[in-house]
Amino acid sequence: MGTPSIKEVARQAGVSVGTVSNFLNRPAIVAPATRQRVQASIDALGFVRNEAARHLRAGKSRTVGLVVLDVTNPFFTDLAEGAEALAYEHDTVVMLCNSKTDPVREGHHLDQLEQQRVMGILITPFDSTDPRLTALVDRGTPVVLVDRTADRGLCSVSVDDQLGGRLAGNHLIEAGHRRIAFIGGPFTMQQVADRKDGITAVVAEADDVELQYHEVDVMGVVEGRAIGEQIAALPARSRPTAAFLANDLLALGFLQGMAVAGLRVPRDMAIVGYDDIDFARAAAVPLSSVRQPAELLGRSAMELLQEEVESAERHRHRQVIFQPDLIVRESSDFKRRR
Amino acid sequence: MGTPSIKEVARQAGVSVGTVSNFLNRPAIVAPATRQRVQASIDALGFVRNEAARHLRAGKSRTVGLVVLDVTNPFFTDLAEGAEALAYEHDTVVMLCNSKTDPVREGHHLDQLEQQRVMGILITPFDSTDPRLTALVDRGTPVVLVDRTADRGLCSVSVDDQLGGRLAGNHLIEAGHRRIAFIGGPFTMQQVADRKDGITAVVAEADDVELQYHEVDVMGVVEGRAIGEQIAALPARSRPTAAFLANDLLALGFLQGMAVAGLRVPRDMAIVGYDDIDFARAAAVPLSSVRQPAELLGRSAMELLQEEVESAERHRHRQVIFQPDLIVRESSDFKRRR
DNA sequence: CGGCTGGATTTTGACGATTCAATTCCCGGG
DNA sequence: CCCGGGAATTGAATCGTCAAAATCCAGCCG
Repeated sequence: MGTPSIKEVARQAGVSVGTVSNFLNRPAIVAPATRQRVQASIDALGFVRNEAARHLRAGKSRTVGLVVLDVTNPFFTDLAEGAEALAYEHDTVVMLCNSKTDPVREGHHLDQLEQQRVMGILITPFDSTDPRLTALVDRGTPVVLVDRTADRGLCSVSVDDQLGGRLAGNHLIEAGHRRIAFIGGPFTMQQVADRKDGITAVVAEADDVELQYHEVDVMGVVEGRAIGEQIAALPARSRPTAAFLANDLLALGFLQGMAVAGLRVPRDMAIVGYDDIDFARAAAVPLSSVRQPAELLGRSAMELLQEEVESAERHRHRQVIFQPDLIVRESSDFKRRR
Repeated sequence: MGTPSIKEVARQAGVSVGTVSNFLNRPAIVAPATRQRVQASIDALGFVRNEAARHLRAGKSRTVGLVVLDVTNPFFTDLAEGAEALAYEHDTVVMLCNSKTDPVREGHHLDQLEQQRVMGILITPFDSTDPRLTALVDRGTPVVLVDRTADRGLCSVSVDDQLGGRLAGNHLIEAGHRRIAFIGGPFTMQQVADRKDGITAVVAEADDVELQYHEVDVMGVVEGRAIGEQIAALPARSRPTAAFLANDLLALGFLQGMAVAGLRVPRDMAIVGYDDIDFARAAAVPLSSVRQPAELLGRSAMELLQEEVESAERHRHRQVIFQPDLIVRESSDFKRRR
């Protein structure tokens, strides 16, 4: 009835279960004739290995949990792509979980993953100081923070977000902008805060530049558009001439808001986004953006995890930090006269 | 060292493993005093249930696989949302897999899910006639097709795509368009083919209307923009005045292409998309779109699966079909004089 | 011809949670 | 004082796979 087990395969083939197990795991030590019989029996019965039993027996799982803040954001799917590629090479499976920037959902996913005794968890946490995370690690599930720098005893893979903010800020200041908006949120998220700090720092170093902050709850297209329309409605005298947005979805929405309000980009409003997702290049006005190596991030995170799992005891936690690049496109390519 | 098992909890609490198991599964039959001791022991040791062992013993899993064509498409994440919501009520977990419209990846995911003996699989298949799928079912894994109508012995949840095509077609014809483009692909995908057939049928019924077909490999923003620019470059005499695109990502890209080429929407080009994702409403020119009840689709699919799993033998496969709605917004709101 | 070697195969417990039949315990009725 | 009976608890068997240890056997050498 149910899927046949190794036992039935053995009976069919007239061998013991041990031989079938050997066939599956160490085919070299099984005599060719036997090998054939076992293979035939497997085919005939449609045998499929039971991962749960393997897992129980082996004491370790072959799946890795990946918890991201927003699956609809291409940045995260690119990241997942990279993680999955490496996982594939190590014959492991990635379980993709979407926390939707909600700590409750995140917690639920972590619980489930722990019950499944996943081999490890890669996560872009809502709050990296969450005691849950360390508790998880204490109980034996390796965790690697992604897109977030770990302070204490954890591995992490991240991008220098402060630098990203500085790059964007410098670029806009050099282009002559004197009133700039920073848009993102929630500001409690470390990534966002760092980008904000970065641009804040360079603005402080420059003379006579004003920086406005606008906080949003969720960084999506819809929110970007709303805040765009809101800013466009300001009188030209007080309206910023440039905006730096903490991710590209937000920036794309913002761009749409400008179009609706009839403001020209980049002449009336320069825009710089973050992540450099594919859509950014394809936007109505190609979007300048701070590029993060999303796929590489995912790949490296998985690498650290594999390393941690394999070397076990003598593993030392590492914090890998990549450098972002500013990609200048049409949306900010306009020299403003002072 | 490793996570403690039920056995250690039992020893700590001075009871047998049976009692701990009872505590976990039927707390009512455990004496209050014992209950407290067990709880204390669990807390002290940080015990976490081992899902693999439960699964092995119970013979059935508590996770469901959901394989979609494109996780970055909000239509599919909304769908996943619906499926997950119902799964949550049934205390099951959803494993989200992205096939990226690639049969090889799809196959790999199916293999993994089968090895995990998932309780069932919800899938938007690349090709619904794939013998893999029926083989899976024969070997005992229930499968529900999503966004695709099953012909043979399978449950499915879908939307009447022909009707969707007709709605879009009628709307454009009534608005006075006489040269219309249908854009989507690959045409071998049933959903796309049905939408195409729908609009083809109403065009055939109307007098004097020309329908052009444009096929794309992948339905994403980038592709939409490319084909938009290509069509915009046609001489006005032969250029279509309206386009119906087989999904909203394509339509959003197409819209961008129009903006780049300087064509006005809807005056020079009316656009109707498909899926009615959130971005559609928020686009620079709010997008008309054929709405599919994505979340409901996911929810219903999960419902059918749960039903199939529970009733087992006496289950009859069902094909649920929803009706799409045309949502008219600015992108097609323009009466063309004959 | 006996002992030995090494390759091929089988046997035998685990792994952790669950279930169910069996056992213990305790109280009240006869 | 004994026994029935219900509540609480126990212990063993089980799920499918794997690896270590044990067994088997053919062939070879002395």
